[in-house]
Amino acid sequence: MKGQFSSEAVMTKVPDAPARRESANERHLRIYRTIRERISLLYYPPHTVIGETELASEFEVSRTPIRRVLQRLNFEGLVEIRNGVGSVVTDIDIKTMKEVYDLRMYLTELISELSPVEITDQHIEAMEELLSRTKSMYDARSSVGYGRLCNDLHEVLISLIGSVPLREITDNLYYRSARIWITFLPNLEWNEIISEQELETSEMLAAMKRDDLRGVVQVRRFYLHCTLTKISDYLKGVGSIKVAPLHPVPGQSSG
Amino acid sequence: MKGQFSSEAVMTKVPDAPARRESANERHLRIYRTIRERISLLYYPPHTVIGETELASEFEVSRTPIRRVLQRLNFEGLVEIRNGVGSVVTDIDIKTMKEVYDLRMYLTELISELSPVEITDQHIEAMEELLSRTKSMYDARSSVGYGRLCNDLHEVLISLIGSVPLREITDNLYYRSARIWITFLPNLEWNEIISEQELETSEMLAAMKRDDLRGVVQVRRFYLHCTLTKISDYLKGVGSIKVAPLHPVPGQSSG
DNA sequence: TATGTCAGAGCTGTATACAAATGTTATAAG
DNA sequence: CTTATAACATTTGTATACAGCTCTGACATA
Repeated sequence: MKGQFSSEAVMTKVPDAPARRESANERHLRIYRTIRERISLLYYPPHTVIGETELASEFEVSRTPIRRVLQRLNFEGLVEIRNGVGSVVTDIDIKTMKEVYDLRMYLTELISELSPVEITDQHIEAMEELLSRTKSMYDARSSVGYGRLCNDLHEVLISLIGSVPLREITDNLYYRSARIWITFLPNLEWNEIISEQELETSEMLAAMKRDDLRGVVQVRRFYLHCTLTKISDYLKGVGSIKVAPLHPVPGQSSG
Repeated sequence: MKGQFSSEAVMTKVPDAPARRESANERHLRIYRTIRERISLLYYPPHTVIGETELASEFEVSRTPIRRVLQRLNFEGLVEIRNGVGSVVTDIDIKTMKEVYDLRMYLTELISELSPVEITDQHIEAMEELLSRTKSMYDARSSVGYGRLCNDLHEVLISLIGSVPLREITDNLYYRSARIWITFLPNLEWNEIISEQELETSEMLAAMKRDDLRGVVQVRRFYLHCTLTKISDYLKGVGSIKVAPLHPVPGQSSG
């Protein structure tokens, strides 16, 4: 029961193409998801310059399909393509971050009002696995592991969205803002973070077990609010964002 | 006071590039908006096959920048790119249409709650011009003219959205569903349509004059509801959508 | 030392040749 | 007449050469 909602994070190694010949769209999706995950997990932190040639050789394709991926990420606001320079991973200013979080909170409530979906045993099993992974994170202090956990929790949540446009928008807004949260991790109390994650997961699981989608999204909304508050409070106290790169980044032009 | 909110519709003629040398992004936006408008005004009705070579020669560029535009329209759900065939303008099934309209109604209300913007004289002047254009449409029974009117009204509305992500989403959802409404025009009473358009415009204008953004978006939401109801009622009575192509379409493979 | 200029490296943007995929149509067998 | 098949025309997907843009750093000059 691991496959359906786990993101198979790909950091340093390019994922293998499947045995069967991969179609153009499938390959596009595979590369796109890989790069997007790297951005969300801060393997490519904000301001990182990603070169087309570099990615092309890594994924063993020409620049053309890579450009398609980067242009998509550009349309979605995750990178900015600058002529003569490269694709720069975007940073989010405070104002935009607040806008995105507010929007996410409203849209989360819409999930149960607009497009209820039947909660299945698969959803519950996936959540139980997430809960156990969360509990194991008290010891394993891995920001990347925590980021994967958040991404996979998000995957379960959007699988509960029946409305296709609402699902796409929710997905997009998540990846637009997710890395900001991860950026703040080094400045916060680890056990407290994991404890809250465990609470959110277990409360969502409980709501799912009583077939209460409305409860699920209200839990989600509440913890979105908590996250936004944490970030705002921290910024009030410190004044500026301290970005701590978690990994050595190959090909990064400037820190 | 015509330039700011009017869309300078481009149907049969390619818009001239400006005298100053156009940057890559500017050219991309120009071509993208042109194609998007053609789709929204049914110059390219659903199921139309658009060829890359065709567009490339029309806009006097190579296939590469055209592909970028088509891929963006593909990400946004306006065309489906099929290998060996071409870019097919998408059709919207009833279920998706309802989902999009429901979402648009909720998001419209968010405009005043989430990101109020100051209403300026420019907005009011633009609305007054729209109102006079609307009144002149009782005689000029032009579906394309009416479509332009809707697009320009939408432009004014999104200029009232302060939150950038909310504005982008609202814009995207509008163009995702706008052509459906235009498709139904031939089956409805012209004077009634224009009359309602006049009402919506004048009510929005009145709300803007008393600096009542909340009123503006409530008017908008109400008429979105009316539109959805009209379409649903019509479909209940007829059973299937009758697509009446409004223009002879060059390069269309099948009717 | 400070500053303006210019050449060069390296990157993205564009055009184009070719590969792969698709739908059509002619053709032959039943 | 119907149907299966194969050749073909047309389209998108990919790779690549080249043009244009950006930044850097050496170097001349004040």
